[in-house]
Amino acid sequence: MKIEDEIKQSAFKDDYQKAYINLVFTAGWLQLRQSAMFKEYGLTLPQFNILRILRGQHPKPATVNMLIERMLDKTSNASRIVDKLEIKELVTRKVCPSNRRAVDIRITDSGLELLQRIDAVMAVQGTGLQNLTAEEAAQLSDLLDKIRD
Amino acid sequence: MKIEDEIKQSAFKDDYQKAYINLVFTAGWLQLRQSAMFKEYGLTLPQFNILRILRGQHPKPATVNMLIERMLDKTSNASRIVDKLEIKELVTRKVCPSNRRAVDIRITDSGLELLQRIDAVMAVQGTGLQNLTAEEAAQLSDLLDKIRD
DNA sequence: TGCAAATATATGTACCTACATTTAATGTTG
DNA sequence: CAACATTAAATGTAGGTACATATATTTGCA
Repeated sequence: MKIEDEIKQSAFKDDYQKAYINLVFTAGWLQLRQSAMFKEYGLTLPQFNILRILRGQHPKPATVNMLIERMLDKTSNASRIVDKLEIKELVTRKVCPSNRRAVDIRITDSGLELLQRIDAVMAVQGTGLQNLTAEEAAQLSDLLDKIRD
Repeated sequence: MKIEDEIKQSAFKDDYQKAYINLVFTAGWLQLRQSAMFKEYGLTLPQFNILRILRGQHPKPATVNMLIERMLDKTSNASRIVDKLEIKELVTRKVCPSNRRAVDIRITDSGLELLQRIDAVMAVQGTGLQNLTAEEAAQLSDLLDKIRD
């Protein structure tokens, strides 16, 4: 569906405004579809993303700082998202022995199992960009990089 | 800055994953820049967007339903965002005479003035897509439409 | 060594999203 | 026309974002 119809607006000022609105709208659209996938496993999107970073480190620990660095949303509150994961026993938190200001965060076996189950669904559904060819995806990525130059 | 460096991740599985992450990241990046513009005027991004829809209708009223239809984020809570705008006296809310379930929402003179002041800043800063040519913006929009087909 | 600056995380607050539920008014239909 | 369904908005709740501030630890250096 064209973006004009999605937001019931017939005309845009120019191609820039149209692209901007389309970009924000499509990102939200993709994230909502992703979220729906995790919901049945009791995870939110940021929780899932943090779990994946932790799996990437496993069995080494991560710190809150490292999570923030790698998150898409730098200003989000990693500390409180880790809280939720800890309550669900998907991660552990322990004061770092070599630097008692920092906290070692590790994914638990239960967390690894959960990710594995979600992987299966992800493999089927993909990122949501299946309608593009690989070349188009690369082209899209280049355009986005250029925006932020 | 390339997306790899932005999130300190050196490799992506494929172009699809890279484009997905880039898309979500760039949309967030743009929205953060936009938000910074409104903040000094005491508005959030959703508040600003609703004000603009109301200006488009002015002097006719809008209803909550109409706002939701036109918002980028359909599941957001227009009713409570209007609350905030009403407190700041940027909009008025009045039971619709012809359908007492609905509410007529109108932008006030004060709201129109505020938007006008922000327009000036917007005109200078643009949408944040200035690094693209008009052709690239159009091309971006087409790729995004294709994702959601 | 002692004390200020820097660092790592946690917490407080305002606002937001997502989604379920409630309340009130209006339509519909037997 | 009375009961029930539908519609429009508001409200409740859990979780997130953005940003300021607090607390504890470590570092640097006079």
